[in-house]
Amino acid sequence: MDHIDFKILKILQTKARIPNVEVAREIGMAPSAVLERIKKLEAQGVIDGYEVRLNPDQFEGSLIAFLHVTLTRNARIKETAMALADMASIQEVHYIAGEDGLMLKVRVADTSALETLLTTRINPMPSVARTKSSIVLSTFKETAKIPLPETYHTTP
Amino acid sequence: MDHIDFKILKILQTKARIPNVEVAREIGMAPSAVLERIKKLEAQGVIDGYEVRLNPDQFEGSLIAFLHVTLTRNARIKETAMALADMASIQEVHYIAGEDGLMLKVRVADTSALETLLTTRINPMPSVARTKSSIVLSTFKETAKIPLPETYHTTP
DNA sequence: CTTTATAACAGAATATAATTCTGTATTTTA
DNA sequence: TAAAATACAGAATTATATTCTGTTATAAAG
Repeated sequence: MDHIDFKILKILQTKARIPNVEVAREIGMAPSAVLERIKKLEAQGVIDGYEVRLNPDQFEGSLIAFLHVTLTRNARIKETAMALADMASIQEVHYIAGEDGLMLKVRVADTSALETLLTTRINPMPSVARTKSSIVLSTFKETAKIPLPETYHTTP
Repeated sequence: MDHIDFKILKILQTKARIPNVEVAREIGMAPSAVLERIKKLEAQGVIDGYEVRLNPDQFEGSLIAFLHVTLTRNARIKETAMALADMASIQEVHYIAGEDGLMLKVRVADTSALETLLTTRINPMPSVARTKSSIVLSTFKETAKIPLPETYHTTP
């Protein structure tokens, strides 16, 4: 990773589907060289993949909720987290410091679907003590973009 | 949106950079026809865009935290939310039901960076009464994929 | 310091894919 | 039922991705 890779990543983060040739033009290098670098970044795992961003409004999945899951004292954290991660409507599963709890981000059709998810799948889990739901009324920003600094500098 | 579009979206959601020709092969249609549909989905806003997924571990942004921001009684919600949305390290801004509060997802280098963000930028905002931070220790799942049903059926 | 190995790059050649275009069939609308 | 709009295939064209080769720069070894 040097400052050229960094430039490439910044460009890709803006418009992921831009052709290589175009990236090459933007940074003033040959397409073959840029390709080599991108392949390398993929191989190194710096680039994890590419995603389509779909518009949630167009699908039955417009209700977002954050669930704070309190675990029982003897909970099997990892197993529980992985079981939750398997559920399609759960987009994120994080283990939170200081509260023996998990934070979930879920995306479902409506409150009724949320109820079903909670009562039939989450609450019955043995490691789950209780859940607290925060339902999202409106979303002002939602991106997965990793905030990249202006310029590149190595991290020792 | 019909069941063919739906198939296309499902394919793209798995591997966003798959060539059109390949999508066409998978669903047994001519590349030109598939392209036509994809362009239409983009124009309709069903497809919002494409993103690179970078590996957070490789950057200074590996600390995730969820911040619950309680707003003052006379808070200017929209303005505050938009001001927060402008900050690069804040990835998500949601307005939450029932608590006069915002839920933020932030991604910063470390706890010190989080402290700076809180004390210099968020807490000083006039509409912010207080914040409660949940620091993420480990992440088991993190995707922006919208959960699509197995098969397509119109939503009346 | 010099030699040797390694990595990065450009530029051409080739393979593959995107895009455009045209004609036809099918569906919608009036 | 006629007219218009849409969806599609298949060919033609344009553009891009990928591979290959030779060169230069960079790093490692002696």
